[in-house]
Amino acid sequence: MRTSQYLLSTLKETPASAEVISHQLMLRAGLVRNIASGLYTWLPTGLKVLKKVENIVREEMQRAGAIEVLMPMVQPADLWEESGRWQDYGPELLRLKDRHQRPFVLGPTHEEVITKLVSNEISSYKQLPLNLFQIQNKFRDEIRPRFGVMRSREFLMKDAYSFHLTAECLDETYQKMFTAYCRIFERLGLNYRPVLADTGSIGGETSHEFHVLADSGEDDIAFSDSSDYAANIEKAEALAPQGERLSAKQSLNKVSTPNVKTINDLAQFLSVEITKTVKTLLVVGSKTPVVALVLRGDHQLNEIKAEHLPQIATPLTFASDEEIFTAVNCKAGSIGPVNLPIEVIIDRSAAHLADFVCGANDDNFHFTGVNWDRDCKDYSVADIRNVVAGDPSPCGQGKLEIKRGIEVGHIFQLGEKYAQAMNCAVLTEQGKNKILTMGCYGIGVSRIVAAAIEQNHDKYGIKWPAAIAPFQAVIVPMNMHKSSRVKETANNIYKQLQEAGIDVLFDDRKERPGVMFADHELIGTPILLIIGERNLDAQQIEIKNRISGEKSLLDIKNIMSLFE
RNA sequence: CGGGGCAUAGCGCAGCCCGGUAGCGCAUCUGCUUUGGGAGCAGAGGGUCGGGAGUUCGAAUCUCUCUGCCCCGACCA
Repeated sequence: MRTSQYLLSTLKETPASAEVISHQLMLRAGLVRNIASGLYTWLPTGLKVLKKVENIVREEMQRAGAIEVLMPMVQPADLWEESGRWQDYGPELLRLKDRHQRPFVLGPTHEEVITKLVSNEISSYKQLPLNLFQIQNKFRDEIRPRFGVMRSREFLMKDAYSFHLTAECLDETYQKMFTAYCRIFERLGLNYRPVLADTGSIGGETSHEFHVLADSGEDDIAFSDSSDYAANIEKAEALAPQGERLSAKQSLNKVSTPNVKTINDLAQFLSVEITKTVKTLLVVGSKTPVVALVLRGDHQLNEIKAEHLPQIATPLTFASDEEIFTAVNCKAGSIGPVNLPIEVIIDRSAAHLADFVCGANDDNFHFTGVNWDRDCKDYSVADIRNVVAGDPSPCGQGKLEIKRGIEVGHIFQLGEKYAQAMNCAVLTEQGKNKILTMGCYGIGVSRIVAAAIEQNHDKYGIKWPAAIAPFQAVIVPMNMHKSSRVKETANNIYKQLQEAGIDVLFDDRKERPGVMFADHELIGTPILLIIGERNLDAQQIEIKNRISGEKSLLDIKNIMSLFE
């Protein structure tokens, strides 16, 4: 490709709307352009990268035995009513009507369509197992699209769905997909981790997420420092503290705490460690108006864990000021578990405290010297907090560390949820009807492009892993319009590389060297072939490696050695 | 959805408070010079100041309204 016949579209200045580095570089390098909130056009260079990612994903899915299909993006609403998600999915599901006023949705995922398809096409156990995938645009009407294509509303996703007679068979395919995903991210050249995950709105049991590690990631991942254990913080279990709870030494004492609003204020005002305080949060209950959740002062509520408790309404909703006042007759900052007239659930770590401090259910008062069972008897204990760095790993080995990750893949064992709802069944060997069990496996193809940049860049621009670089190499001639030797050499090398099937860009613009270098380092092509009068007497060109920054001279006749 | 911010040339911004001929840098185009790391000089093109309504002799500027974009949102219990 010659730049004179191409659309480079690089920008010198960073558009003000871009916050994270990958978004800034994708705009500056001319990979994408924003068209509306969460909607992007892929420019030629960006599309080349996207296609390379897509092809690696496709090859590995096929290698693992999955078969490609393509389903429509627009789906009839009745399929979603059949699965129950017309009610459950919420405003992320974009609903629309056609000219006959028939309701449709813009597909955020395809469980319904694929289950319907398989239920129509498959009727015998002999046709199983089956693993179908597609690579297709999805639409999710995100509350807050951000970070460019990292969290956009329309995005490219690979989604696969497998169908099985037995849980064992599902498990086998799940393991194959796990392995295929590892191969994909290794081929992409990314620093990634598979982590245990919550199954979220899709439902089901076993689940792993694949995360690319990057500080700008939106998820917290907990790792053991001495085993393979890794889990999304939503899922990572906080173990109960070791040993017996200390016995009560202090007596219950109500103290005045005027203008103390926060836990930090409280700890400071009473000169106690924040770890000797508890905070009490009121959330909407499933059977009662409100339920109290009690956490140690320095801990944070894990909303996912809390939402899974049967006493708590889904989705988790914090009680309003009015609901709080109705239930406990005080303001939010003064609630505590002592004599609380509602159901109390305490976190394992809070349950281990003795002689602690809490709100007195009376504005501007707190209790000190509080002890479970003596001062507060009616409660249950659960794991409802986020783990923190230094907690013991739930696997039993080592301590947890926490890092940020970008979720780029997610695999689930769905079970029978959709097959049941849509009556997807086959006849068994015994001639009996059996509902199928399903797995589903997603990869965010467009998000991978952004994640790769987050992990591979420097102050000059993108440093693409070789497997997904838009070009394998770029020819950068110095003052080609002045030197017929440079021009001839550049053209010859371009022709030779093209004929050898190398994806090479030839910068034939009449630009100054500095402009060319800056553009190509921004775009991040791995190898720069710099052709100038300087080295031509010796029949050499200069090679610059974008990743390492190393420069070297190479005899022109050996040029193919670069691509072996 | 709630809170905050922004909207002026392709991009980045000033002008607005205090109403009076729409500006700067970069980019673009032309010419000359320059040529191994985002050049210099001279000139040129490019704007319904996000839309609508109002106040006024006069609105980018003041008022109202709509739209779009960006940021933040248990941490207080």
